[in-house]
Amino acid sequence: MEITMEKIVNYAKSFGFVYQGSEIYGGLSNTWDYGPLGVELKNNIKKAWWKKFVQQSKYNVGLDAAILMNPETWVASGHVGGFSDPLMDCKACNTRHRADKLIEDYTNQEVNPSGWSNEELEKYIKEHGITCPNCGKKDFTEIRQFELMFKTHQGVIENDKSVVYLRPETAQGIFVNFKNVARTSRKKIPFGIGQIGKSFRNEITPGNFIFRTREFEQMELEFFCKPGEDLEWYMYWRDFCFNFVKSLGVKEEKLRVREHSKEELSHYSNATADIEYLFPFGWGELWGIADRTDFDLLAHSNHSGERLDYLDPQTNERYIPYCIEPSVGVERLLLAIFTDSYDEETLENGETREVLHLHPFLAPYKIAVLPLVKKLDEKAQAVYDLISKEYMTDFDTSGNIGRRYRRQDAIGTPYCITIDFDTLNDDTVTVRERDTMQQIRVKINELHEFFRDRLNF
RNA sequence: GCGAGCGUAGUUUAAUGGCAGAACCUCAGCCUUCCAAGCUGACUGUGAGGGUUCGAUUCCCUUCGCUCGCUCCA
Repeated sequence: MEITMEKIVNYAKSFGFVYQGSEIYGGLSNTWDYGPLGVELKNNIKKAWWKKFVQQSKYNVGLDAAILMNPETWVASGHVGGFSDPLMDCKACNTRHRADKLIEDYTNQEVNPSGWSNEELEKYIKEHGITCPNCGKKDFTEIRQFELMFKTHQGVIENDKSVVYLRPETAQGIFVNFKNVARTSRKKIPFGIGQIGKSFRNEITPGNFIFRTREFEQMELEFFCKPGEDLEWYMYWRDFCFNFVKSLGVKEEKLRVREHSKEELSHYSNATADIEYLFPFGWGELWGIADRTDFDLLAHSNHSGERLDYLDPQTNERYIPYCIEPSVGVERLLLAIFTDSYDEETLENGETREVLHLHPFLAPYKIAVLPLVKKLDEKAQAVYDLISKEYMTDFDTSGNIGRRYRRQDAIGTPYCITIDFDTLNDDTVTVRERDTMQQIRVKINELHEFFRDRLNF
């Protein structure tokens, strides 16, 4: 059986996990809405992350910073000014090139055009007759600047002073709060600040369903440690993240860790690794773990004039902490988990069933309550009322029981409770397990105890 | 953004310059005492807008969306 992206997209849509955004208006490019099951799955993924990275971590605390930030933030981080590439298209062969790269390559790096205006770049290319490296012609469009941040205006008056940006990463909200959190949480180095939130990037080429979207949700930890101890912590969190993904049930053979080579490293990073998943379209980055050194705190310290260093209470040393950043996109993780969980099983009787082998903690519905026949609705309703206080529970009476089991298999529900005529006499129910298809008889008043450990994470 | 291809029900698909048909899914009813049974019925479609035409889902234009390639992903 081959799992294609097309199949995953259809599956996600037909069961109410992910719909195309604004569909009745013909859609809006690259936007996706999460349906009744999708929102549960997504929330559960975030819950799992928060549990392991914040709740159960002695090092880390949480934060929820604003999406809109003082524009100076983006000057300090380099997002304004530094990362908008001057691009021009070759009209002859329809390829796109960076104007500054063309000049660098043409002159064998002898001319450094960084900091040039577009006019200067264009003039140089024209005067020196630089040709398209792909087809050799000299038929370029004008330079167009691609703004990678979404821009809007704060307040009702639109002018240059009212411009604000939607954050392109959640990390900066953490860095600007470093002092606040360090003081109020009374944390000592090493400690981390975790955050889950939306970010926005005007990617030129989004795509592959929810893998790369312009609006996305990040789960980021910024972990601050002493310079010199950074590589140790980098490896610690890299392995921690990898084990976390595995613990969510993602198959190990579909996962790999790829360390970046020296040439590939960003200018501020000592070490970077990607945890990648083998999607139907190939290997894709799931999780980036980077040793960002003191780059961010130093940049904000310089730009804001605030001291963002740390006074070690034991040694009285003063230093700007180094930062390890594990950053993962919720939607990507969801896509990997969703794809990885999907299976078409052939049963002993030769029939096939579609089943999502989701980790019970991630499943949208934990339990489905199913009366064997409709006459048992009333008793089933009472069981539903009891269970749904604790867990997301589905209630289904339509069609025969086998059909309803299959429907729950297809959406990843780990347990079904069936109410039969014996239930009326002895208050026991059948609990049917998705993965094993085993049936266990359980007393109604022992159900909560029965599920407690099985549905935890 | 550029180039190429593609848009028929929720899904998979059939057909046509002249009534858009089916299967699965969904829903309702009957039946049904533990793994997609059966019967009856219902809902739902030519992405949107414009043009040509007596008549357009079909031909043309625009637009929106999807796929692939190029450039980008701090």
